[in-house]
Amino acid sequence: MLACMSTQSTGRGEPDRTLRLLWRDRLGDPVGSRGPKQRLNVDSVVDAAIELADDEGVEALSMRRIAERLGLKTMSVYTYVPGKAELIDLMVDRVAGEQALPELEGSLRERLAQIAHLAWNEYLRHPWLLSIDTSRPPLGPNVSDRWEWSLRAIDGLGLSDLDMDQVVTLITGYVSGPARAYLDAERLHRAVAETDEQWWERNAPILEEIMDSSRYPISGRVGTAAGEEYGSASDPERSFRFGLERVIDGIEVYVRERTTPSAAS
Amino acid sequence: MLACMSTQSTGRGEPDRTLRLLWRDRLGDPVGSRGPKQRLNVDSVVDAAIELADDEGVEALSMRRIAERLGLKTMSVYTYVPGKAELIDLMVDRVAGEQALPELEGSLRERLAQIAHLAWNEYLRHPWLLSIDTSRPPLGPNVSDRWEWSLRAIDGLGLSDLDMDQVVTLITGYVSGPARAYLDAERLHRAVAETDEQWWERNAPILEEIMDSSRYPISGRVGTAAGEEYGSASDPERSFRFGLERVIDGIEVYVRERTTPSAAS
DNA sequence: TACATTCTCCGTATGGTGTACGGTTAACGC
DNA sequence: GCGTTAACCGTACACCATACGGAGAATGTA
Repeated sequence: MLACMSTQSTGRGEPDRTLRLLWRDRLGDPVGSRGPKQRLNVDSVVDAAIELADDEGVEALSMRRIAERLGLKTMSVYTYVPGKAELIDLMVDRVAGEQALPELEGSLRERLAQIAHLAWNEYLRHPWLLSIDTSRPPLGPNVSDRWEWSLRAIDGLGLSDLDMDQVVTLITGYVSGPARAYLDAERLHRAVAETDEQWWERNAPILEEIMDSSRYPISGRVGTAAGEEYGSASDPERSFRFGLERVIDGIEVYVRERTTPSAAS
Repeated sequence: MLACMSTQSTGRGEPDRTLRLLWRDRLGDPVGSRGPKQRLNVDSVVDAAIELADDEGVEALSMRRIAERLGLKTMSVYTYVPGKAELIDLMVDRVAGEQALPELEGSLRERLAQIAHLAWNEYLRHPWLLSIDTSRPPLGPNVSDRWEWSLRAIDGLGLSDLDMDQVVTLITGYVSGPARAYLDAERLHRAVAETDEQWWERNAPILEEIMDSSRYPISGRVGTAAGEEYGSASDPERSFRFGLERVIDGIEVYVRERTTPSAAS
């Protein structure tokens, strides 16, 4: 039976192989040194997968293609990794460790901004992160380290444990929105050429019929502005920073409320 | 050649068939009444697909299974819809129209909360929305109506067009985070039974070795709190509301700064 | 009424996917 | 040297989206 496994729990035999793999540096591989040695190692497999996803997009990420890159045949990949879902977990944890976690210093605002910028950079480097199912992030060392580091940034402010969790989720979750926008704009820019012109030529009549400005007065106005801004190679990173300021403002308001119990709205 | 199309542009022949389909109610189908009538219609196909995704998850969503539900053979589905990517666009726009857009009234805070709650409800009803690639949302009537409605909620506040776009993106983007958390907790709850106990039994030794509280002091504390809160059937909707208040606070701060040009931090 | 046209439905086929299973062979422990 | 073990991989299976072309129904036209 070929079960349709969604993201987890492939490690049927041994107690969770995925966890063991994620923490393979800390826990040594329980390598029974009996048979022939592996030519490669888990890291090279993960690296190849990341490179492939970076180069050709997440839709090109297949076990066959990964094997190709490694000079292996498809099924050999499975001697390194239990399956594709687990491999993706490893990829996510791996890229989470690419950037060193800087010392947390400065104001709360600056520390929160550091958290956001780390995530921002990660999305720009590895756009496929936006296209994979990130429910249930893998509990690997890098993801865990970063979570701890993020929590440390807001520790000791008088927030409850649950609030702290919420705040970090909020700030990291925020980033994906503008990151998507940024990458979309970039992709658009690359794909433009004349294909774009043709697209508009074909669709202009339909769009005009549909988007009569009586139905969408504000969208029309805003869309035009956004199009000009993003289209003409402006700085979409500015948008990221804008939203970030809003989010941080909101958090600061909350922290202040908690700290100075004067006016409870 | 089987091109690997990502989400768009399948409408090769006619000027964008996807748009025509999305707006099929407004623009009448250009139905050449020559051959036999279609037994079904586009809406029933979209409905079947949504039901399937609701019932069995996004991984079960295949053209074959959809055809099955409709009493058709696989390839007949393609007479209604150009391909799977386009069908998903139609699904997204369809569920965007399920909830009537309420009158926008009350304070800015209340209006922003309305926007967020609309998205929140949608995610809870259709969890698969969190698992599909939502870069480039389809420009269908319901998505467009809702965008316009959202912009209207913050129009006339003195924000620039770009800022308005940002604010709506921010508030709707925020929701996906807690929605994911909510649905994860729910799924966990359902899958618990005794499988959970076994999972812990198997993994406890590994987890203990890894998660020694010296390395993750804060995560340990916070994780426990979150686990107790979510695990013991508390109200995760509260978390959603918490973050929402923060985001709205941040937006209010910004609006106030713009409106009363006194202290520019 | 007859014919040509057109469009639905679908059988078949192609090239992709993840991965189960079993075989071959290389490397080690005894 | 021999038995055990594990890496590598050939083959096969179930499933996927979808291109292509044929059968037959419904219509417009002659």
